[in-house]
Amino acid sequence: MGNRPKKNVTIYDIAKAANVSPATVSRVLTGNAKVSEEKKKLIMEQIEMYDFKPNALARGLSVNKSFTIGFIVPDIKNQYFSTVYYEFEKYALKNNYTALVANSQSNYERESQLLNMFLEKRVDGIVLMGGRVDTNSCDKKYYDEIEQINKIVPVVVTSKNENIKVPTVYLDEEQSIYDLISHLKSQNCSSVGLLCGYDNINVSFIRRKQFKEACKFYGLEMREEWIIDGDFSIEGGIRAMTKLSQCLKVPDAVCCINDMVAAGALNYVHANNIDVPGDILITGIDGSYICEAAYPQITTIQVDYESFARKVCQMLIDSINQTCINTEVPSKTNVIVRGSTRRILK
Amino acid sequence: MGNRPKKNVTIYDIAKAANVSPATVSRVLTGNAKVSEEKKKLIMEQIEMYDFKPNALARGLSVNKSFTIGFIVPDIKNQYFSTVYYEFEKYALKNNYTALVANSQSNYERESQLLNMFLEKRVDGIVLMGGRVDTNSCDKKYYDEIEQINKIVPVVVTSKNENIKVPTVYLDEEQSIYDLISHLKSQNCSSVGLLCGYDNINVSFIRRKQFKEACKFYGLEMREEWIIDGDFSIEGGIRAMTKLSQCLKVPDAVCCINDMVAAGALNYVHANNIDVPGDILITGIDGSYICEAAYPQITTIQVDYESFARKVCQMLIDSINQTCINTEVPSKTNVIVRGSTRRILK
DNA sequence: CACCTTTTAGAAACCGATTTCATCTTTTTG
DNA sequence: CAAAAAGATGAAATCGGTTTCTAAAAGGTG
Repeated sequence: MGNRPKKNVTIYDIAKAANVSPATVSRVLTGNAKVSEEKKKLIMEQIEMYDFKPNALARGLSVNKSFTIGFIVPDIKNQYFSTVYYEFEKYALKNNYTALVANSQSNYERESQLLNMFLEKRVDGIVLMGGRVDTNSCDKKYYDEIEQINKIVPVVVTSKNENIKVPTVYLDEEQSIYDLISHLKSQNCSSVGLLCGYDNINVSFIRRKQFKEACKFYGLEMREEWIIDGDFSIEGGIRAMTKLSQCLKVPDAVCCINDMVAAGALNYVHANNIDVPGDILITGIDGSYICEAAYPQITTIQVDYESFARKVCQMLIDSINQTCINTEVPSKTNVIVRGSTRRILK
Repeated sequence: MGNRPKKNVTIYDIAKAANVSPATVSRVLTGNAKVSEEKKKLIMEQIEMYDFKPNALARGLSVNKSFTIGFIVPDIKNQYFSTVYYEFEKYALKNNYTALVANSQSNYERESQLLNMFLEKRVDGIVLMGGRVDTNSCDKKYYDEIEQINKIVPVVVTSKNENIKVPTVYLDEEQSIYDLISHLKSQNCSSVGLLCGYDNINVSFIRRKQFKEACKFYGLEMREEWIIDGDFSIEGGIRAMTKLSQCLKVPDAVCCINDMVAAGALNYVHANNIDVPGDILITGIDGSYICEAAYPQITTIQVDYESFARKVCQMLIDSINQTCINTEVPSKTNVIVRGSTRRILK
């Protein structure tokens, strides 16, 4: 404790020890130029001997590249974001990138602060999930900031937002939502409520629209009063379900904006002795552990995290390497049917 | 797209524009030396004008400090780890640190690879959760590596492991485990099974020992055959519970090594029409969302994530600043009683 | 064997900050 | 009012890599 070596081994030390110039050591390190086998062997030996680790700060300064990506999520505790990051990191590491992860807590000022830190740290690219990206009602300056930053360093956002013109990878759940409604119909369901996030959150807005259309398409009733705003938490699900249950007529299925809300709805249902799936069907979106932990297990729209995250990473790397072609890539989902909507034995 | 400016604004540009030397600009940036108000104002204006962001790579190279922390977890999808990181990051940011997050997938070679990347990136400190830190049966070279790295850059690990002599912050659940068993007894429970992780995982080993002692203390039966190995997943919980149910006599309470396993146990129980808490009591550990999503909700040992993560961060920063005093700090937990063990109305 | 090409490797400049050292001014003090 | 102390600032070295430029050595060709 308290007596770590102050001096690191440098390329100069290795050069001296191997009796060559620093340039030659560098050539061995980068592999960017030919070095005779003889000297290469000598150098490698010394690198081994000294357990030399090239200083990435110096390298980064020199080549103007940090092999670091900034990754902003609203809240890494939310399994949706942690899973995307998990898969993203796998793919990024294969391409030699490490990621700085930061939680914006959906706070725009904090997001700005984090983006600035990332710029100072000279990240090679930035992934921005949630926060202002996911909102269509925040001050225009916040959208501008992202476009401005994208002019300096590649940015990829993960939500479709017409206000922000930067490369985007987004979840396309339309087909799944139709499939889900169709499935509910097959379970003798005739009316559907929606426990939704706020209207100004893009993902809520889009899903709400698609749910409405799907219900119309399959002829299921969906009243406006059954569409309840809320947040994305278990608590929010309980509150929303409480509100829904105060309607004169109650729908016989409830689609939730994510799995947490669905879990909250189930909480309410259990507390009030309502039978699922007997009295009411409940569905979530995301495909998180919660679905399997709940009882009955929750029917959900499963995100293909591996594929989604890979697309994000690939788009960012392409953008870094200036080989980016598409700027808006969808990622598909699929329905997983579980106990919360399984009424009819097949 | 494809035409980002190649040249960044540097301290030299600012110096030229403000008609001062780069040294003076630097003095303004760092605040390490007096600069006349007049020049300071001029410089600030130019910094504003150019939207100048100092290059952290250059600064890091110069002062030999990156203000970056490496954070290794086995799996950020696991809510225990993501919550610790979430709280850690809050605290780290206040101290101007950003964190590189990486998933080791509990793979030692990958862990080594990540540690090496961190060393190359000249992180100021490393937090190591899980993986080899949590295992007491892996090759000695893996423990040595951590001690070796701790000689180069401060490391904090989050699991008590006698094989590794580096600063440690760990969960001290002993009191909570006694409280939990006492609570079970109060619910007319007389025998306890344990769905545990493998014996070579420290956290399993310690908890198992403490559960045994607590049961002995309170006079609850705990047979060896009721202690079932497994992993830390829902699937693992189902498997373990299946195995437990094959015993001739079955305990009337089951304590699980974490909430996920408890959720798995509940899964089994539901599938087999066993009543919780009527026929059997089930408990978890961690205090994750899962507890509230499950039905009945799971009684658990709640980790105080904020306090735990703060201790980790503080210890690391102290270690970086050479002001580290303690090298082994416990963090308390407490029991939260929910439906899965509430038999008796109070 | 002389001439040209290719290969290999070192010297030195560069990336963009910080910091030491020296210089010049200004202020304090005896 | 001169000498000493304090304050502000610039020049230049430094951190540790990469890369360009150049020169020497090796190899190929007529």
